[in-house]
Amino acid sequence: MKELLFNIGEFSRMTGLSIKALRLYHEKDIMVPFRIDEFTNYRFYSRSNLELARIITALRSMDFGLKEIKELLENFDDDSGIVSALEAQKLKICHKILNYEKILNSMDLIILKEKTVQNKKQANAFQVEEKTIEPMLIAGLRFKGKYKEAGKYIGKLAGKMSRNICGPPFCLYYDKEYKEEDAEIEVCYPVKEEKEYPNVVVRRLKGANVISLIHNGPYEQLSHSYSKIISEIKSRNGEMDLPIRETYLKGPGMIFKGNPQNYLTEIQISVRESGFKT
Amino acid sequence: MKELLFNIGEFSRMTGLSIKALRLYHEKDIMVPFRIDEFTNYRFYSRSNLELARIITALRSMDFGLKEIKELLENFDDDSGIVSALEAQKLKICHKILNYEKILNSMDLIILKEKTVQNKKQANAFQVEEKTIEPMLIAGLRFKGKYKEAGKYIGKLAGKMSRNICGPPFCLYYDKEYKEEDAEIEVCYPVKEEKEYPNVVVRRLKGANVISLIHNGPYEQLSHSYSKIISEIKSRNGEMDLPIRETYLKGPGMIFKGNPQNYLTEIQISVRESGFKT
DNA sequence: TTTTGACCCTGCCCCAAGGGGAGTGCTTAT
DNA sequence: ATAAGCACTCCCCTTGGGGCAGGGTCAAAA
Repeated sequence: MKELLFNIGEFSRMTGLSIKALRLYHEKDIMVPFRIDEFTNYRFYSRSNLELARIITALRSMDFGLKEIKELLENFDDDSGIVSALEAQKLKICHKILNYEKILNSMDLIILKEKTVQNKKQANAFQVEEKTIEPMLIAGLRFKGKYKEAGKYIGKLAGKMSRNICGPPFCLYYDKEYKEEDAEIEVCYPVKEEKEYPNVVVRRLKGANVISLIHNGPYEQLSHSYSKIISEIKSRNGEMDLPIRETYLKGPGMIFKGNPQNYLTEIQISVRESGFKT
Repeated sequence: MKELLFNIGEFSRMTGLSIKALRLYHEKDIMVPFRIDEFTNYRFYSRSNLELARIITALRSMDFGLKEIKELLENFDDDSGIVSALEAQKLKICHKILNYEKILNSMDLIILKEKTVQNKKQANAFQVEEKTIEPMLIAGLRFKGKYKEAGKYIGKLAGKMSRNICGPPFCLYYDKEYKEEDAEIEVCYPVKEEKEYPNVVVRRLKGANVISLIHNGPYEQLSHSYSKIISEIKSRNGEMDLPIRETYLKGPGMIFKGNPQNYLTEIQISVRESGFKT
């Protein structure tokens, strides 16, 4: 009989388990001290407790609950027996990881969106500007209806694309004139990869030479910016081309609706080179 | 003033939040119902509560705590403000994912080990057997000492290699005779990739033609199996070659020590073709 | 021998985010 | 009249301990 016993403080230091934890394990019958003094109730741990503590630590580090650990300890004394428990645990953890990765993706989406807004805001101080838009891969959802419905469709689209999205959403307007009803609208998201989605067309949108203006304020006041940009194009003798692009740099956020006074919308109108002077 | 109010049951169904959760949010001042009946204490929720509930749900889905959510709600009303909070949260989640991935790795290690043991056990029924070992990439740690010390070094090595390991550990014995002290021993793990580790040699171990026997039982009884295999080699007129390989198919597990009666150790002794008959 | 500081005991309350249930009150439909 | 259905408050439970209070114990120093 080995007489080498340790009191709870020593044992705690040896195993790295807190005194509280040791008492809890005792209370839950997971690790009962080798000897308990009947008068003082002091706990004394032995070498076999040390081995047991190692096992418990190992199982805890794999995120097993105390109840599960207790069962494992009661039923098995060999690694081969716990393989199925390990596989079940693996599954659980995989699910958790997947879930966390989904969270990361949606957070990235929001962060990306806000960062691009920041950049845009600094780069362009709400002036009419001429620029070239590179071609990009987009996912588009086309419908005929009112302008106000676009938001709804953007939400739908965002839900489907989620982790594939790589920029702010925009609309393409295929009508020459303002149409209260039955406007030809395509809501789009730039995407990273060319995947298939039901009811969504993923395609390459060609680049263009555009006149752009960032509108700051609620959507109801977009017409102000439209007149500004169109009169500018007229004054430069430019010829407008369809579709008109409206990029929602900052609208209602994914989380907060935000203040419409801070919404930013970039209007981009293609112009043909002919007769255009800077 | 919109008079459209919902009682807690309706609101719960509309938002997907449980009644318990709604009461909790009220208690914690995170979402206070639009109106509370002074006599019945019934809670009545409005449309703005609906919007708030959407925000809370979004934040909860990103694993924010209620306390954090409360602060965010008090301080911000726009996505741009919470970007830094999101980034902090991202960090936390990344840590969790990394941790879980570490857990998965160590679990895989154990599972892999037990599975290979199962296979070995079925394939070979503790008979002397001739076979060819393929060359493999190994990480080796060489030392001079007693046989019993090998376990310690294997533990060390396993700690360093961890996720790179792809099979059970083994020892290479470079001595012609049994040596109580100062034996030339190399403890090894087969590895997946050729990486650099301090004090460890990663190299390709060449294949060999060996006579093998799986020993079942504690290490102290290995000598029985050694005499069995060696007499077999003698009877076949084989000529032994160094180093001798001892693979610890099943020893003390990563978690449980297990029963030494169930330990499995494969002894492999290279033989030269000369004068060898089956 | 006594004291002192370190150590140990039990018991109680706390954390997060609710779940479950008991006991009670309020309408309303049958 | 009564039963169903919904609402309310209050209390206990979960995990894996942390922190503290009040009191008992141990071993070495004065």
